[in-house]
Amino acid sequence: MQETARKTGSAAAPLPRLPAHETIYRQLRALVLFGDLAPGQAVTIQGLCERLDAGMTPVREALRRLIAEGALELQGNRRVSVPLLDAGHVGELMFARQWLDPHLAERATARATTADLDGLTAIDADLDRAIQQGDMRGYLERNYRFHRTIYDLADAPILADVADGLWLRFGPSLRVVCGRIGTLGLPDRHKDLLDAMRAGNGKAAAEAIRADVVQGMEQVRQSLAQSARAG
Amino acid sequence: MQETARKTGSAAAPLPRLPAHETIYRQLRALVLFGDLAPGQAVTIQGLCERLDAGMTPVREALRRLIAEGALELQGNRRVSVPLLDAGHVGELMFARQWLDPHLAERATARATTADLDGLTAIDADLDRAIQQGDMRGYLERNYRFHRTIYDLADAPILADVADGLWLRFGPSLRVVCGRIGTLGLPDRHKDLLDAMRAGNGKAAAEAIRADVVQGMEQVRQSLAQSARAG
DNA sequence: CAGAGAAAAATTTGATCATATCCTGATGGC
DNA sequence: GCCATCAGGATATGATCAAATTTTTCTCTG
Repeated sequence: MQETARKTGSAAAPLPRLPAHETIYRQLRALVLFGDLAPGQAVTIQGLCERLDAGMTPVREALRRLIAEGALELQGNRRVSVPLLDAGHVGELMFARQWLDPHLAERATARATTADLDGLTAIDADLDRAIQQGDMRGYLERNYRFHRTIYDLADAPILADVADGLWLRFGPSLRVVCGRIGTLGLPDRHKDLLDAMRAGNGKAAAEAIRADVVQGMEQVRQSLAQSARAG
Repeated sequence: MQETARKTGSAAAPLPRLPAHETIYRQLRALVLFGDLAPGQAVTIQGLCERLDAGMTPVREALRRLIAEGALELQGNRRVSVPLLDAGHVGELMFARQWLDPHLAERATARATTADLDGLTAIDADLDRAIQQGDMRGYLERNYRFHRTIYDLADAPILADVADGLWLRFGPSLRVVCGRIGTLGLPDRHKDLLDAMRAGNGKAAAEAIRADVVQGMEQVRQSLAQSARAG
């Protein structure tokens, strides 16, 4: 979370030496967040050891962490899998995000500097580029990063933690949605948000992000209903 | 989470054999939740191994889990400690609970059976008894159990998980509050809630629990301000 | 005799431990 | 005041043990 300044003369020495379980955690987290693991898929420790070329202990610890965050599920028999969402779960997630994201956006609006806004604008531009190019992975990464940056700007660590944790729960399903509908036809509601933030209008920012959240979650819900009908 | 039915003739064989990391986790969780670990206190792996008479590996895994849930904090230098809350954190927690708890109470009201209500009433009676007897630990346990039971009744696993996780964050501080003001002088707002639930009035239940949450969190906030002035 | 079903062996996977290695912060000499 | 050394503690490995699943085999019936 925090970078401790190092006395090494070089401008940026951001990785003094990261523990293995931490790097494994980040890799695994990305795997979940960007849909490299499908909903319902089984996950074995030893499989991950091979896939990530790591020892058992760090992998086990990273898994515990993800399980605690709800990103993975421990199904009675000690086996681990990617959770399958049902309509109720999506409803809960939509409800939670409809409340958290606008609040955080409002706080972020009050605190963001011009540099912060430039950063967000740049991420959004990258996001648009990814959409144009049909780069789904790029889209998912930028979209997450965009929202995550807002969480960080809100200066509310606990709420940001909670909001961030929700992404891990619908990440796998979000990927399925995108696989279905492609990257095109995703209306970009981020522009409204950026306008509101630049204007310092917290309420408008909150409303803009609420619309974005509802639209995204609604798509997940529909995709889910479609899967249920098919399977 | 789920009980697998065993074929052993006996009525209840609920613990076929729980993994060590799981039992350790529960013990540690209780330690945090009920204030056996003070805010700011350092926690060492080897110390816990001795205290709980366990091996390092299960303790490490339990710690990772608690850290992921925000119950403990990993301070850059690989050391682990109980987080110290500031006013901003308490504000976040109050904000989150003011939104989550009422919603869950409303859902619980719609779903609770007569037996469920009897169970809640019994817990509340135990709680009153603990207050009368000045049994702080008993009070904290029953209070948690009361709210937790409502979360479970709401049939909203994700939101319940989030709400439950918040308790781990203010557990240590709550204990400090009680140590300061004693168990007496704690107005019991649970009666209003139970009345509303029995009447099937979800909105009233939500309002009753909101009052309870605000009162509790406000006490934590004041206690914290007092500590800051003193220390 | 063929096939369904159950017992049992085998394999896969998870859990734990003891131990070795590496960091971090502190102590003491220069 | 600075660098070397040291102790306490965290991290990671590999081996070992236990549980669960899968596969195999055997038996009993139609």
